[in-house]
Amino acid sequence: MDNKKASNINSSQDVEVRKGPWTMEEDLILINYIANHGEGVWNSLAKAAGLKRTGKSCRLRWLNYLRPDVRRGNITPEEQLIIMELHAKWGNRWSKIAKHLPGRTDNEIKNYWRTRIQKHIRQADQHQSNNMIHRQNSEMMIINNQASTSQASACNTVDAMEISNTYSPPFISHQGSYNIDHQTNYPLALPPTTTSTTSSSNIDHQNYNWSAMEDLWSMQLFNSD
DNA sequence: AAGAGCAACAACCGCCTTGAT
DNA sequence: TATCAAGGCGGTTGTTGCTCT
Repeated sequence: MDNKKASNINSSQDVEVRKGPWTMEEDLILINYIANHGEGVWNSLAKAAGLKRTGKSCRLRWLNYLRPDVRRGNITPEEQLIIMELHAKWGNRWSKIAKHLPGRTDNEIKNYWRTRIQKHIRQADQHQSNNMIHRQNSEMMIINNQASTSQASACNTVDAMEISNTYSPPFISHQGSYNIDHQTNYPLALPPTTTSTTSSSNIDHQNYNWSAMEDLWSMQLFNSD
């Protein structure tokens, strides 16, 4: 295994290797070379094209950015549904998921998941734990009030821990509907919201099919560890 | 107007797998 | 069968641009 590592490193250290963002010139060289010679062995391609990049770097740049069929722009709600469904099914198998989204790359999907969706899962967890604390405090107050006012017998005392165990999953209320963020009027902990004015969010909340999301999000949140 | 904070995304790194010899 | 080179994959980091104060 160490040999393999060494071989990879050596193959990229034979020549001076450039790192960091690709320049337009480098992009053009790579595009022109592949247009004329096709994709091939990436290390030799990098050398033959005169690029001071590793083969891996060239491959990544081509696959994730320069390839003509790479689809740019925001992830659509439909694509989002597919991502969540497949992630619930396969986990972090980004390349496998990407195969079901033509024009999208594994890197793009991975980034999308980590920056948008995972954030909402964390918020959901936070929301859940905050509510648990709030509920436990409330219940303890009730218990204390009951104890002090009516000297209730031990058998009538509600166990706060037992209450906490019956708590609903994130964003689902006890009636089975969504908990609503009263600032935005949209379900809590669901896909990217436009609470910030960030222009990159493409979700149309008015037309979004929230009911279709319920099953997928339930799957996601309960299937993931 | 400036800078701090944050989100999004491009690119790199290390490990694993695969195919050739 | 063992070894090596290259590709593939997932995790992580660095950069950039936008928003807010």
